[in-house]
Amino acid sequence: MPQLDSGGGGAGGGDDLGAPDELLAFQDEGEEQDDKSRDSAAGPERDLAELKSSLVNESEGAAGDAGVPGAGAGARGEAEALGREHTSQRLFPDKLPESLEDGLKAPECTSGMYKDTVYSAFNLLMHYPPPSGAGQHPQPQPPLHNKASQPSHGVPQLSPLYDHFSSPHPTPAPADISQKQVHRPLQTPDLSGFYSLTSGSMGQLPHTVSWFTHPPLMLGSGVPGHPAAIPHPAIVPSSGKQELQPYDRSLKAQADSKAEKEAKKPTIKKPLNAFMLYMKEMRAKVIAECTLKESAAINQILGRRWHALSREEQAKYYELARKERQLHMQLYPGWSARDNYGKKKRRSREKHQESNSDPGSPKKCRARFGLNQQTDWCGPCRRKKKCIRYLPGEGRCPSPVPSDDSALGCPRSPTPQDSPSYLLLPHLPTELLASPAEPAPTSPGLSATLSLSPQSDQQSTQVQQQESQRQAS
DNA sequence: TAGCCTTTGAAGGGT
DNA sequence: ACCCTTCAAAGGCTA
Repeated sequence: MPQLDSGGGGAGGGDDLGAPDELLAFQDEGEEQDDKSRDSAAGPERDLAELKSSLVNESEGAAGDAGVPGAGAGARGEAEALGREHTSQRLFPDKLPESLEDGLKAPECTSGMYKDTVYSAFNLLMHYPPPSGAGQHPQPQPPLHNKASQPSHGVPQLSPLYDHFSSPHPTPAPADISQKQVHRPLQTPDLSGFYSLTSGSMGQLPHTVSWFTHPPLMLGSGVPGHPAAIPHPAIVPSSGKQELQPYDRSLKAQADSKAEKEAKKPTIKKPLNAFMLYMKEMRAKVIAECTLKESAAINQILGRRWHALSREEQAKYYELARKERQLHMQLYPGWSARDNYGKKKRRSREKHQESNSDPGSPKKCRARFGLNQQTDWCGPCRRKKKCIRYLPGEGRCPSPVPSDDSALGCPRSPTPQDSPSYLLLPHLPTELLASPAEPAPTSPGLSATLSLSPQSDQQSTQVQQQESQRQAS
């Protein structure tokens, strides 16, 4: 994997370890269980630590070989590095191993993650044999699985495109996309073989899969009319809709004025973060379960369930999101999320001002309760960022909470009383908003029992009772 | 038809 | 270092 953010100054430094918040969450929760189950050597924390460690090693190992794009390491060197990684991490077995079938059949070990979701689709796609030549469209073959690439701890294996970047058969880099990018040192592997997939099957793939499997804009070797010249799903016309971007249209744009070029410049979307990936995967399930269609309501439910996920399950999405970010950085080295600023209309000025005067900001909360501005957490939610326990309109901050994590319920299982968002959507039934899982797990095993499936009425009642007790205390 | 709603996370600018 | 803002997806709703 080419190093994207090494000391060379690439954007997103430290990405291999996840975002600060991500780390923060893990550290926080790790502390919770450290006190309670420090003796338990085989807890989720350990798994997570191994996961993170493996991620670091994985990225660092690749970094050492690949170097920073445009910082000395040539494309060939990168390809070699990628090839080495490819060799070490992935092969193309000749037949479908049992593990794949097992993985597709065993829900308990996938929690639905690999089964009919992003990851399974990744697997299905990535295990197609690599194309034998540019523009060639091999016949679809049974998905292949590589046991060696399947981490023992259930960590999602490398994404298909991520793997493809490890392909020893790189093709010329994609044509310039953002138009402001001057060079593109990174070589992108030929993905044209994936176009053997039917449009129908592609259409069923989640966003991640589809944009992982879609080559970037003009990836088809820059050949006009190349069958693989399908735009990256992260690239959408400035209109906002994801449409095909014909190559000749791009050529024509070169002749246009700068202003017109700017207007027609496709929008490269942000890579999805872990929660977005989770939402994308689970939205349909929630809609089916709750017969809801309103996205705002669904997102509330998904937000609760996200917090109810075990760290292991969340880690899968974090890992997937990390891969997305890395891939995005490789595809669009000069892109910045800032590029899309202003393309969505800004919120109303009033809301902006209300936000600025929000007395629930961590700094203000800490000041109010005499907490240490540097080390103390803000309120029960223990977030260093925005204080989510602040109740709009009531002008009150949350009560300071002792360092004892047992007193914490937020945000894992917030209640209607402490959830501002709930106040905004009071019509949502509590059982839909309530996390399927329970308060901060007291043992590693408990967290492993967290499920995405809707809890029974009895479970829901128990959760509510527990939360009531917690509030009373 | 554009924007809002709602969620979490990432990123970058500002302090 | 921390805070704030914006955007990413989704689809119903509203002006």
